[in-house]
Amino acid sequence: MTERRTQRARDPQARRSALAVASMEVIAEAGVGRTTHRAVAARAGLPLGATTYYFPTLDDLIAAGLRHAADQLRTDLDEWAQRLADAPDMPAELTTLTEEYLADRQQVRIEYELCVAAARDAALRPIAETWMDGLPDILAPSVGAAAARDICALLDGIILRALVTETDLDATGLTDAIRRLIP
Amino acid sequence: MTERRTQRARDPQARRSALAVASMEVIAEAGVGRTTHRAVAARAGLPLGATTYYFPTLDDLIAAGLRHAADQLRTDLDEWAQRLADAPDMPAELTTLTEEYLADRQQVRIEYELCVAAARDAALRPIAETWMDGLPDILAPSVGAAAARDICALLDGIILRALVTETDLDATGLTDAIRRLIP
DNA sequence: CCTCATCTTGTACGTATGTACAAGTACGAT
DNA sequence: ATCGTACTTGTACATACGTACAAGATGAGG
Repeated sequence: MTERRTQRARDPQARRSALAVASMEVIAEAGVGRTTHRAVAARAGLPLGATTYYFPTLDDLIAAGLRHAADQLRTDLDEWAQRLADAPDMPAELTTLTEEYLADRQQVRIEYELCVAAARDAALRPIAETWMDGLPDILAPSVGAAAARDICALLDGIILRALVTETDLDATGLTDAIRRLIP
Repeated sequence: MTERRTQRARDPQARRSALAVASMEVIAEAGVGRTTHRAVAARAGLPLGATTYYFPTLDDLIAAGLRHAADQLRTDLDEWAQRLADAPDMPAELTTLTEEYLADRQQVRIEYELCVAAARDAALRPIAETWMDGLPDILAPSVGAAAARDICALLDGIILRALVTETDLDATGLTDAIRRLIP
């Protein structure tokens, strides 16, 4: 009668990262403030206990999700660097990359979620800064540190607006603005 | 023994706005996702029941807080419009205004909280758009719609960075960047 | 084979939450 | 003065939460 279900195969490393991914997804959908152990566990298809085993506290679980998102973007940026270096018209290519980036709103949302969370919680600041410095570091060699910072700020603002209004961005206008910011 | 405490003086309108203010403050401190009836009631010095009487659901209470913040900024913008119109050097004045705006991080934080919340919840979008269109509407007559949009995006991005890194902004660099974006 | 550290899982507990509601109070209209 | 509506407040309840933990399962090393 009391049939014993067998445990699943062991793979701690896979579980850890499955939880990080699930945490990231829940944050993107519900926001940092409404992210819970149970939602993440359900999303990952794991029992509740698994979350507290790998991440002692909820803050750890959330930080893992945000870190995963930041790392993922960092990987994307390698492709950005490549394409920007190869492009004949850098501002136009940057606009195209931004358009492609905006296609996945879920992904974009979580980056801004990270910023707002970091603005409130200093512990998250290193993660957020890693993200924020990614693109400026790529642009700085070719346009200078100041212009790199300004261009990124412009993009961040444009993306934020697109996120809120759910509209597409004005590609030619953006390319033009980027061009103006280059010394 | 059973001494009856008298109710407080009635002033529904004052209560409504006290709750909206308290809601705004709690959102700024804890974030939209961690805002609760009880926290808002405590902050307003009112009993729990008052929150549900004036705002049937939690979403209503939060929306009221965000709307209050947006309205407050809208009022600030009237002063911006005045000072920008009077200033001999518009870009420099805009930089100064931004610096002053950044002095109250609490206030700034809630604006971005509003954006992120609006990106997730379409019901908040009108409130966020009211905020986002405020400054562009002021700048457009003098620099054109496109430049107004770009300058605001630049400012939004610069402010976001300052919020995350807790650093002051580079005033001369910002003024220069604004100047570049004007046709 | 046994052992034991590591991992898995279900359950438990105290607390906080959103919302409902009944009982009471104030106050303008009559 | 009374009446009725609008407002106030404390309490109640079902649910969801973070975290703790005991009991089992696994598999590498002896």
